[in-house]
Amino acid sequence: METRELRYFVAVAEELHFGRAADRLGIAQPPLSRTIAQLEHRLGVALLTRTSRKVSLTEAGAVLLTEARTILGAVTAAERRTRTVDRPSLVLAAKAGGSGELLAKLLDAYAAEPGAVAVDLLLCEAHTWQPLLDGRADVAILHEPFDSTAGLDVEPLHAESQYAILPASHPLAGETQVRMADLPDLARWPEPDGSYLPGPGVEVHNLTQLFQMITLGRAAAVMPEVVRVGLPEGLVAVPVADAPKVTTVIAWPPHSRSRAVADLVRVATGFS
Amino acid sequence: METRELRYFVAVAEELHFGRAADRLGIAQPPLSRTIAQLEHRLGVALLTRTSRKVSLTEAGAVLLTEARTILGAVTAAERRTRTVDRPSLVLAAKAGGSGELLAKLLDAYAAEPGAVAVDLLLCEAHTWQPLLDGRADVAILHEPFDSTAGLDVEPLHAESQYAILPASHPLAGETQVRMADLPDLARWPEPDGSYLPGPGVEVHNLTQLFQMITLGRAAAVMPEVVRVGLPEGLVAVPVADAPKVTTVIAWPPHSRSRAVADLVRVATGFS
DNA sequence: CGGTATCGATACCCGCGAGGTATCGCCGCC
DNA sequence: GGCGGCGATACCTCGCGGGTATCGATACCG
Repeated sequence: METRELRYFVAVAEELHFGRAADRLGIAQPPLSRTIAQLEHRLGVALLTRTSRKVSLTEAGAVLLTEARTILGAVTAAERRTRTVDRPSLVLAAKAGGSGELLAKLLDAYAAEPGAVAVDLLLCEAHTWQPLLDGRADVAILHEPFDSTAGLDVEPLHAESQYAILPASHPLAGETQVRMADLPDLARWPEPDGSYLPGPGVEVHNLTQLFQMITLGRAAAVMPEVVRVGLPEGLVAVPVADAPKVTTVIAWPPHSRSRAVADLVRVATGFS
Repeated sequence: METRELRYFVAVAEELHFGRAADRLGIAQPPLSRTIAQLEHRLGVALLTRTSRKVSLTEAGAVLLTEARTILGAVTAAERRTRTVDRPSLVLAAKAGGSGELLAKLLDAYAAEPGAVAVDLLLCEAHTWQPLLDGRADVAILHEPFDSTAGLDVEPLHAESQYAILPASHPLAGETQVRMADLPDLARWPEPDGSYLPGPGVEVHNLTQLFQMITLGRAAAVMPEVVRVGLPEGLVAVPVADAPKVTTVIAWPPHSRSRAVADLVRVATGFS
């Protein structure tokens, strides 16, 4: 199996559409069809069931999809690590705007370590765990249960309660605490592929948008304590009694054997 | 990076000789030289330093070598798992002739589990951890400190003392215990590449050979308790006071997310 | 029920690049 | 200084990856 074949397969498996996948890969559709067919032939199993109207994954296809994603992630990570061996550095992924203080403390403390390497920050709008899987980052600061930590090694750093973000004019804004069931429809965030799951609640894709929607009374949100500091005028945060606690964790790929990652994790867990 | 390039690079990095590597890959030497040069050019770093008399790894090359090995292992594992998704099975690597009883108990106990899958045994003469790295096996029974468990997830199962294997006629054969320093030169086993580290002591490559050498008074060995049961006539086992304990462990690749592996590990640790 | 649009498969062609052979240039060695 | 071993270079060939055109199947529509 060549990585080219895996890239092609992942594209088709994610798009479930040969035309769009070919488009995304920047090639024409026929060679893509042929490559997938060859791959299936060599593996001796069907990866996709196609009618002329619908493409779907077989069980084998689902297995190969997850395997292929980790392989391709390992490949890009290997390229980066090989390229930057002279000037070793660490890429840390974190949510833009979140946990600023924790991050500053962590970076300072790590920089003071003997043998510390340069830390590059990769700030993500969302889905902070993805760079870990596709090899663009070595470590990430994630927030359970929002971020998926499947297949990652994790150390908890900090746990905090969640708050409902409401317009100051909202009937519940004066309460000392509220329950999930009392809240209006929560805003929805995009999935990794950019689409939105169906459901009630407005669709937003960043904090500014979200706050505006809440101010306008069009949405509500439940978020960890940290966002309170940056809350714009006219919004209030009310503790939510029955929301799960949010745990800030430091996560890294399980096969990571880098000294720098180990140091950073040690420092992070040290002052939590 | 294509897996073909990685396979080629690993071959050269292991042989440190373009001719032999090309031979091993079943291609001619010039295309191999060219492919490596292209790879270096695309990565923007030198992977190998070559004089016309000697090839050696650069630092970047050493990094890529370990990365490439895990990637190629993941690829073969992915192929196997995809191919066998209909008839899920687990490949367990173990040392041939070692821990027979433990193995039998483990397999029986696991087979009784609900949702147990077929377990294929991969019996190795030595270097039982290699199939884990190259994707041929999902789990392995290893023996620390003999087997390398770097980069693997591990659960200890059982610890046992070591015994010196001596001919019955040896002066120390009657002692109740001996020390390492008292023993004659120990036999040497081959490295993964088939070569032998330099040093005193005869070279052997299996148990039969070893026992014969000991019987002939040409070698001694220090081995865990289990081998006592299969000891041929004329050899005795004497406890060694200062030999490190041997720990039998169950090991698996850290990125393994298979239900079957988790079940087997749980069963194994359960009755240890 | 025919017309049409959509989408994957097939047929066929082209050009690049992987792989082969021959040879060169360099270097350690007798 | 001649020789042998080894990686690099030059050059050719052919297979395969990628392109265009088209087919065949199917859902949708009037």
